[in-house]
Amino acid sequence: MPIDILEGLNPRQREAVETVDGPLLIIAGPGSGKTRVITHRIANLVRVCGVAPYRIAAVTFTNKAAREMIERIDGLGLAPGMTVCTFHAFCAKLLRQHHDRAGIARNFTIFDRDDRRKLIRQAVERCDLSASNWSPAAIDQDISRAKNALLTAQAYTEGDLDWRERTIARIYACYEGLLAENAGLDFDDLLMKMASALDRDAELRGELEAIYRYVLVDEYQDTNSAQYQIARLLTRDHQNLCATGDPDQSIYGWRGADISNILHFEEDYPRAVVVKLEQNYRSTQRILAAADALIVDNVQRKEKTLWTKNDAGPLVRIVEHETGDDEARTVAEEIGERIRNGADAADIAVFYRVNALSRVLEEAMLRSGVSYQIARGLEFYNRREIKDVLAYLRVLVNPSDGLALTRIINTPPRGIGATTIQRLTDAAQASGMTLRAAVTDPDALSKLGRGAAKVRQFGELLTKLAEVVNLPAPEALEYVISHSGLRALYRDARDGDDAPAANLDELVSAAAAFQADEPEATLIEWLEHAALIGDVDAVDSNVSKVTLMTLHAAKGLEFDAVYIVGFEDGLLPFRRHDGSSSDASDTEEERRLCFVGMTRAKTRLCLSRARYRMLRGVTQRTVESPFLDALPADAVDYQAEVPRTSGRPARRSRGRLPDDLEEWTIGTLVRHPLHGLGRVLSIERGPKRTHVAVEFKDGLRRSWVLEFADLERVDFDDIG
DNA sequence: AATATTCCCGTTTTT
DNA sequence: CGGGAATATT
Repeated sequence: MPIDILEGLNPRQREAVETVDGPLLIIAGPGSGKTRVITHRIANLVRVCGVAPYRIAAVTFTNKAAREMIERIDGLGLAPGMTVCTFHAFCAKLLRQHHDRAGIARNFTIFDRDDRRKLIRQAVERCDLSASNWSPAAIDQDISRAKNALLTAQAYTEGDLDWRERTIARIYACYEGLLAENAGLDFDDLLMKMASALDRDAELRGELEAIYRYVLVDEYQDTNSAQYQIARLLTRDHQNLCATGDPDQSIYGWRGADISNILHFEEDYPRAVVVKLEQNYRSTQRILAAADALIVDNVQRKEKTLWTKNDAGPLVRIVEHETGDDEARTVAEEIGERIRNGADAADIAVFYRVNALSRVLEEAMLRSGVSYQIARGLEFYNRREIKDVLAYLRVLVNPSDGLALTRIINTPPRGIGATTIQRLTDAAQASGMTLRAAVTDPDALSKLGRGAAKVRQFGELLTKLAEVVNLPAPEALEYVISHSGLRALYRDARDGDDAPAANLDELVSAAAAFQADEPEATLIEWLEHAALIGDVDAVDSNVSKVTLMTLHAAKGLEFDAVYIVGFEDGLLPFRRHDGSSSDASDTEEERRLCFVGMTRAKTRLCLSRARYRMLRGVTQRTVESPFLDALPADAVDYQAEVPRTSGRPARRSRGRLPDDLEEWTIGTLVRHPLHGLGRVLSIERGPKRTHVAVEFKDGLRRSWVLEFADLERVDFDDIG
């Protein structure tokens, strides 16, 4: 039973496992056995060094990562009692525990993105602005960015602001007020409030540091300022911070992650031991070569040389399709074929940059009879019926949660309309009480006119339901679902859709599973859990289905065969094509994202693109992703699919130098299907690729990698 | 007040 | 194309 902790580890890995005290940075390339190192290191702490499990906190970035780590630790037979969870869950737990010192309500509820946007909309209105000019979604981004950078509304206001930002500052302040009124915390608050509590309250900081003697932060390259501060403050005296990550896999810059946190680790922690894990146990040489060729173009990175003892493996395929439908169909059919030939569907995955691409793929999978699972979690917790139930519970647990209350006051319909709600809101505001209080307040009710009776009834319902707050989650849920009228509402199927009713049952089962895991958990803890659970949690690696997911969701996973679709300029290096310019570091992040996707593959990797892509309703001509140009010609196999949708002529196959290369010199006349006739300005043979620059007759200058360019040499007598 | 309809928005990635 | 909000209808 006791494992040999160092068995089967390479020297680097051993060093990481055996470095116990002091700051440690593990730079772990893809497939380098990071999880193994982490779990063995924990085993070493517990088994050899005798550290009590509850003194260890391992913080991850996603639920999926946390769950996997728990599984692996369990697999080593390590005692429970360790804290292994996401940053957000960790903070939520601590904030709940120390709510008084963090200056927040004990029974706060967590506001998701929709709640947040609704509240921002309210804030915009309170500032006498129009929501059409100040889109809640855009402001959401700004506020989120501010919070991730630990800028309070106050601090934000004091910055050097332009006109737009000054308005945002007002909205931000107002939004904060609304959150406080609702006793709600948004996702960013969980981190920000924790960071500031640690910063402000030395005693609290000391207590927590004394408990968590060994702190491990996974995916350190994805930490934002708040997370960085939390990690730093928690380990200030003992310095036992083990950070693991890979700068080349930093893909969350858009949400405040700061890659320099990992790049500057050694400056922040001068005593730090740095271990680089560079041997890859996952992928073939060719896959690694291709991924590496892509990532070396980045400037912001820590030099790292991936290598493997694995076979060369098959060439990385690059396939060009006519349309997105063709692409999806071909991928689905090919996967179907593979499965019929004995492959396990669980070993195959398809990645895409944006969720919008999942639909075509799903349809194609369905048509080809390939069973698949899709990591798109909000699915469940975003459903109306689920949100309705959760809103009831939120109101019961946190009577200040006015947002949840307005959601359910007339769900199911009980004759309370907009005017009544308006009057109720006014009455509540006038006497400074919460909506929940107003609903059962005689004075407030008296101001409601005909609606009063209905509201009173609703108030009585809430009072009755309130009994459940001390019950375990499954019972509380069951009671609320049946007595609120929600079950009846969703059972009496409108247009024969019985999914909502089934989902309600499933929610109860989910709660029961949670309760079984944590028998002591309270209702409020389950609510918290439900609020913090997301996407990827829906994927089950034990099930024999093809996995469809975004590139972001793919991090940390591995598959035998990987398909990445949509290698199109603007889509794979994603660029919002509405004005705002993309800077070099945006492109670097896109490159890392692509790197992450490619390095998920063990043996087979297929990258594809469609020449015509339909997105948000319109079909557009695409341009090949520049990322494809970066791939080494000797690891790659280019194929152009014959068009299947329309009679568009097939193009000559790509990825080959022209046969008459020696005829290509400066001044050579060429023809391009889009730009017409042009003249070669320069031509350069590189070690891997040949670059050619061309000036066209309208003065346009462009350059290509010759192998992949749609250029054709023209003789003088062809011109006619 | 409830339901039906149109319109208009945005539109990356996730806790 | 699809969801949510504003608007029209019963």
